Amino acid sequence: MSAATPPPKRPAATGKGARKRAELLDTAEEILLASGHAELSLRAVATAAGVRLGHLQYYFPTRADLVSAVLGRALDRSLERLRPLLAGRDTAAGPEPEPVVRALLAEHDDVHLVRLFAELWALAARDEAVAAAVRRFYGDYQDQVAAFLRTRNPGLTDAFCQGRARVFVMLMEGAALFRSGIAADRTETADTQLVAVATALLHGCE
Amino acid sequence: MSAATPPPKRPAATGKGARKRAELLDTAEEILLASGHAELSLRAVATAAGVRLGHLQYYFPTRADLVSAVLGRALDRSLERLRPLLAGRDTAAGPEPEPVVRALLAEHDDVHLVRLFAELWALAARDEAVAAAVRRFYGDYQDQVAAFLRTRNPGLTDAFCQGRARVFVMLMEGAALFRSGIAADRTETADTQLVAVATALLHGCE
DNA sequence: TGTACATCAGTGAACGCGCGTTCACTGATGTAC
DNA sequence: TGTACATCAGTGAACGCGCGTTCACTGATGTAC
Repeated sequence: MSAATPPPKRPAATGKGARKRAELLDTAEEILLASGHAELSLRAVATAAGVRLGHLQYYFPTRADLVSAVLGRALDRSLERLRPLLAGRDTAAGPEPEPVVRALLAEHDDVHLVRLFAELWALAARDEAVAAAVRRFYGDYQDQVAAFLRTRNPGLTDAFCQGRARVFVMLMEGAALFRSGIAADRTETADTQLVAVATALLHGCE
Repeated sequence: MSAATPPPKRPAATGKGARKRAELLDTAEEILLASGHAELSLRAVATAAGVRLGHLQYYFPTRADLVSAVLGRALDRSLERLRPLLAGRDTAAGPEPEPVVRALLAEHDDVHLVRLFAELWALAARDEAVAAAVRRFYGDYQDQVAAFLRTRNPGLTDAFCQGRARVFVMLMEGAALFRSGIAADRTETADTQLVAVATALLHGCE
């Protein structure tokens, strides 16, 4: 950590290097989703990406660098997808709760994404850096839901909106497990009730 | 798979062998909880349990045998703990919903147990045997909640009770993530609303 | 326009290590006669 | 009660393999003058 031995520069953030980096992350993400964290080896990623081991390590010097880059990018991307759904551009009072619920559930129709989150939860349970990123993600998600609630019900207190938003997010993340085949497969009857309950939560009436 | 080469007998189900087996499972479970599936090595378990590698393999010939035994036992044990909570022995109409909700949430106060479930979800996403065990567990859990609902509201249809029970279980499992520090830490305001929402679900009124 | 030099992009070989698995072995415990 | 034998419980050494990491190297690309 002395000034005499600065860490090596990361590859440039734009141009060819950035494209290759993103390409390698895509490959790593595929392998992580298909086989899990334990099977994600640098050699497997390099082979699948068609580069040599040494070259992969030019972009990601250690395995930890690669894994955290994959997870960080996935969380950022998820948040970017959630944001417009909850931002409220349909009407003056924001979009109707039920379409929002359906849109958020539709995000979880991608089984790969749910698997990645299951992987994230397991990792967060024992890696503080991953846990911090996960908590930041859900904190942001919850804030957006709380803002949605307050837009529709200006009379509600901040504390109420935050609490209600958290219960809503709990339900949506639990639903991911029970609609993706991990803990159960989707069923019509459960989905009907799920949408009803989640929509009621999003209406914000006490 | 020919009759001429039968698989070796499993160690006896009772007596000294069974006790040692349970002891080894305890050790393996501890390591799984503390370090995750990827770090669970036969050598680590043997060392922690104070036996030699070869002896651990006398009870669990392969790593897969050990892992599935640990997970299976944990699921069975959880189910045994849930059963009496929902069985309804307080009053003629069964226990009150709110104490049941609080008791079920209290099960999740054991961070280790939640970590084990996070591990289970991640494994289930890519191991069919684990997935089958997990789905069986949640199917049973859901059936018990549905039976609780029907006991209190004999007029409800089976389909409604199953759907409502599933939404309830979704919420409880989501809550596990958001009360254990994995996705978020418990907060007073969220807990208050969580209990209210879960209790309402358990009352079963449409 | 040419040249010298630094940085970027990518290669290839080697390292030591921990892993799951295999297997031949030994002593203790039960069981049949 | 004694003895022979099968099974149970536990040891110890070795195997081949894939892993993350290190490092010296090469050719391509940019940049300063």
